[in-house]
Amino acid sequence: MAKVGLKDIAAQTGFSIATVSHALRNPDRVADATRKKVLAAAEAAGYTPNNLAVSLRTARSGNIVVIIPDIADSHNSNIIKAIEKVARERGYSVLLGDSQGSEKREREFARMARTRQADGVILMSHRLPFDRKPGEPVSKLPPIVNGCEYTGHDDLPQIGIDDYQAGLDATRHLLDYGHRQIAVITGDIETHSTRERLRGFNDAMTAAGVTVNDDHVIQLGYTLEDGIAGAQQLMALPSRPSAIFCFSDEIAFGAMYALREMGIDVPGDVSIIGCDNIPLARYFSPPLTTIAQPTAEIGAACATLLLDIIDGNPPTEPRVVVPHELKIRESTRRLDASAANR
Amino acid sequence: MAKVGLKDIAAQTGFSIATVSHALRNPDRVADATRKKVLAAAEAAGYTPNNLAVSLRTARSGNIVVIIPDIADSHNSNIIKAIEKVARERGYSVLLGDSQGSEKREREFARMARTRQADGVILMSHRLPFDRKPGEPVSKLPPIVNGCEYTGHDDLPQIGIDDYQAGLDATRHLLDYGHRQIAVITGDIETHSTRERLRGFNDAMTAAGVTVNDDHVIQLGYTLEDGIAGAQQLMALPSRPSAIFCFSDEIAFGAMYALREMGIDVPGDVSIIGCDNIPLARYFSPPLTTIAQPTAEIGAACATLLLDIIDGNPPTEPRVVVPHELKIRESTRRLDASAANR
DNA sequence: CTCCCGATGTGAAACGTTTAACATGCCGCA
DNA sequence: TGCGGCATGTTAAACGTTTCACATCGGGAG
Repeated sequence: MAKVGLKDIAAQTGFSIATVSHALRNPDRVADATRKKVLAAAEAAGYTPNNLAVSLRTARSGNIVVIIPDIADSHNSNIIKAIEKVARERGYSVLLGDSQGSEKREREFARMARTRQADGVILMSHRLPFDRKPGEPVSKLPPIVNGCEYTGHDDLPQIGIDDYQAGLDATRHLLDYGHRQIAVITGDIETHSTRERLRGFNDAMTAAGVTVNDDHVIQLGYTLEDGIAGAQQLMALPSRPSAIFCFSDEIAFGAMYALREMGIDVPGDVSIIGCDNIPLARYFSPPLTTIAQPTAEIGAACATLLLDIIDGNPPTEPRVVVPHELKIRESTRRLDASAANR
Repeated sequence: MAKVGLKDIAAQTGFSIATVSHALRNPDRVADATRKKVLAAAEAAGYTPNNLAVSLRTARSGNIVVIIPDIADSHNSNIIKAIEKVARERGYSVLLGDSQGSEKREREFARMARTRQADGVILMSHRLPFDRKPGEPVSKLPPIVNGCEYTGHDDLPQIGIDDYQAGLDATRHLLDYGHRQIAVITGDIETHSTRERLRGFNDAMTAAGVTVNDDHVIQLGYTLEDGIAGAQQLMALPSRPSAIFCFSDEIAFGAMYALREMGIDVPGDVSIIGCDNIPLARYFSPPLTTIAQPTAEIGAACATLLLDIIDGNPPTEPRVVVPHELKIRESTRRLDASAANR
């Protein structure tokens, strides 16, 4: 299979390159008979356009790159899946960038937009992956949307849940269930989402008239291992919490594992609530109470927004808030008198 | 930030385009002073090469596409992560193709190799995503390697564990533990890996002198939901198995969930063994006994092999077998007399 | 019979690089 | 003095398309 180009099929049919190109791309521009002949020849020769050349000429690559901290996290991969679906429907492919949280790698991936290998960027991180001169308008940047996080640039389109409200809701659920000694294991405190959830937590607590114990807020990362470490730390405390609000389901899984290892029952002794509602959450043992994030909606919105920007239709409203939902399952339990006195 | 090209920085420095190109790419080709000037100008102007043009000229896109049935499966996403790492080290980016098991989409992704948007394909599926004329040598196909699966084309490079041996090992473990009523919930029976594992299962059973109950082999898919359905089916049987060999950890999680819902204890009443050893396996409740697949090694081998092929160094030995390992945890238990009589 | 217009086809520039081939000037060596 | 050769720089072709501007032709309107 030697590479066959427009030139070859032009030679075969006797038409010019221009005509062949028109026949293929712009059917009305050419007589019916011509088009048929060209199509037939192209088919027979197994012609496939060289998309690089097309992209070079048209200044459109047909790729978007999504920069995500960890693709192995199923919350993230579900978002990617949704992005991929929308992108594909609109004729784009997605270039995957797993940055492992490294800013350097985020920037490497973002360069693809500069080098025209990609037409835009979906960023699932809290920092802009390129330098922006103060006052530089967003229109000068490569097309970009910011998913689930916040970079501090208000004019960038963003998609995500209302993290403050999510923090509020999760905490209220625990308060409703009678808990007062409530701990949190946060995600990366650098991120806006974490800070907002934490703010929600604090506000809910003070609104309920309970002061939060400083030892009860553990700032680690979003991983399962962080959940283990956090739970261990918490349970070593003189004043053990009766409930833990974990800022991701992974953290919650880790915490539940650690508690189980310590012989502490969930939810008998300690209630656990997570965040994300990854697919496994409802099948865990015990099924995890959590704040559900609509990953499909988030991914679809990210992709739609970005492609609209690329197409020259910037959104009127940069911030899209998608709804979250408290899923009450079995990892949280109403605190009864006996447990309260532990 | 208007796009600045070689031309612009040539104009600025007074050198020709060719010299600028050389200064950037081929430092020895040019006087020291010249290079410094060019570099400085490029830096100042914020020059970034247009990789499309580079690719077009050099006939090398710097992308590889990986076609995978489901990126949200953490076994898969860990492999992707490893691929991505190696690819990046060697100057390639990975284009992600989540095919959702659809052959049509597999083919769409594979076309990228034909249209020169990608230099090669890593295929995690059991069918070739393009037509191959009988007798057509593998060298005529786009560079491709086949991970974890088998397409029926012996000359394609393949990477994976020895699935037959894995089936054997898992089954023997159960037999060792005294189980005789052993069931399996397979993955997609269309796939070579599933068939090989099943063959291993059957051989281990007959070698131990136990005949397998036909009702005990349930053929479904690789997902958690399939595990639920399979377990329900199995437990409705008059002759309940005392152990289930699940062909993926997801299946195992589903099965454990279903059993728990039915009030059946794992491993007290039924032992469960999975396959893959996804990160969560050891943290599940109970921690899952499983066959570990070295995802990092698989991914790295896939990427290395493919890039070698692209670089013109086809492997001498097309099949790479990576080692699997039985991880004994708490979801399997030795069958004692009382349980045997259930 | 002219003129104009629409339908159809073509030539050539352009996209931004890389690179083969050639030009220039200088140095050292015989 | 003359010449080969090295160091440095340049010209221009090529990669495979798209697309603007123009050429040609035939036919209908006047």
